[in-house]
Amino acid sequence: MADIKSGTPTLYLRDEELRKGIELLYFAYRDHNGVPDEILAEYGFGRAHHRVLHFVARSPGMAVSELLGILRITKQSLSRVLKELVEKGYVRQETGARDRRQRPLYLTDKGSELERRLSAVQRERMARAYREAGAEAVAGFWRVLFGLIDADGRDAIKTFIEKP
Amino acid sequence: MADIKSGTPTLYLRDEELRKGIELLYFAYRDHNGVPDEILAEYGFGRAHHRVLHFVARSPGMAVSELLGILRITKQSLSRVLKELVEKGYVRQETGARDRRQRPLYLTDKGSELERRLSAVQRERMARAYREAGAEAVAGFWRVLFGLIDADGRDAIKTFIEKP
DNA sequence: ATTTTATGTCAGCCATGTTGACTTATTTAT
DNA sequence: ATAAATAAGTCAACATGGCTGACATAAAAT
Repeated sequence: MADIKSGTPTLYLRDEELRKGIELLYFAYRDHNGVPDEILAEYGFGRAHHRVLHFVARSPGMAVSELLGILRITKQSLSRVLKELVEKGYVRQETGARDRRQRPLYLTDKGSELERRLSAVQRERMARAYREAGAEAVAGFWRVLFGLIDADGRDAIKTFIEKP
Repeated sequence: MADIKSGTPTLYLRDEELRKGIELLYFAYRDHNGVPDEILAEYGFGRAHHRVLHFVARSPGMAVSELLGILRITKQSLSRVLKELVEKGYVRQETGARDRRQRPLYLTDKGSELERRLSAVQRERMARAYREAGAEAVAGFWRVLFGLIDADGRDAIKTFIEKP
């Protein structure tokens, strides 16, 4: 490698560092979702159901259109999982107070219970990772993740995630 | 919230911090793969093809079983995408020198070109995030991601990612 | 000579994304 | 008051990429 002679191995190191981030992100994301996926399967649900449970738990009463905006999927995709969650009694839809076209979403008790169960395993894993890495590392973790998000994605989430 | 009076808002803060990590991970992972997904679609490929291209580029000559071990999918799932990549001339399979049952995998020139195109957009995004966050943040990013990986997953990847 | 291993293949199922077309109820604008 | 825009839902069809189960072939290991 030319770096050995040039004495400026910046490019090589840089590429290694970038590759490392890319691969760690892949493996971490996969394992982060592994146990939840197994739990969801018990209920006949998938990751898409988990996302709905998560964001509805987080912002009770959110409109369907808001959820669509956050998840960035089509309403047909959302409709399928939302329908299942409502029919099976995990999510409840009301009629909007101000705007009666809207259908504010809420978790039922059953929904809250499942959401907590799912989020518990993810929070435990995240907590373990935080603990092992230390507070300073956690701040860096947030900063880099934030930097990976699209500019318009940052806008969309800034209502509930302040810039790290 | 009891925290206001107790003066030890650790639990509340902790939950917020965990949630923040979980959500940032979701958004970052999604956007990290957004542009590559569009490029792959031009070729009639998907994310699974990208993963194969990535790891074969990274470890040329790897056996199919090694790839299966890294990706943790079934051979039937891998077979489908691998077959397409071979048929369309992006991946080449040889016969193992020591063990002739093995089919060492290599990218063709065409495969390398596509892999570079895909990895370029991810590296650029990652580089931007690194730059915005700073070197210290990057180290923390790695440490937390590593901590999110399963114990046996850490074993499996330690051949090519040293513990951050 | 038998068993194990590496790889490949067929067939079918499931989850979850997509596009396109269309309906209904309600609100907003003219 | 009427027309247009918006929020939500629905039907149909298609693609990707996981999965299981069963089976085949060639080569290596015992």
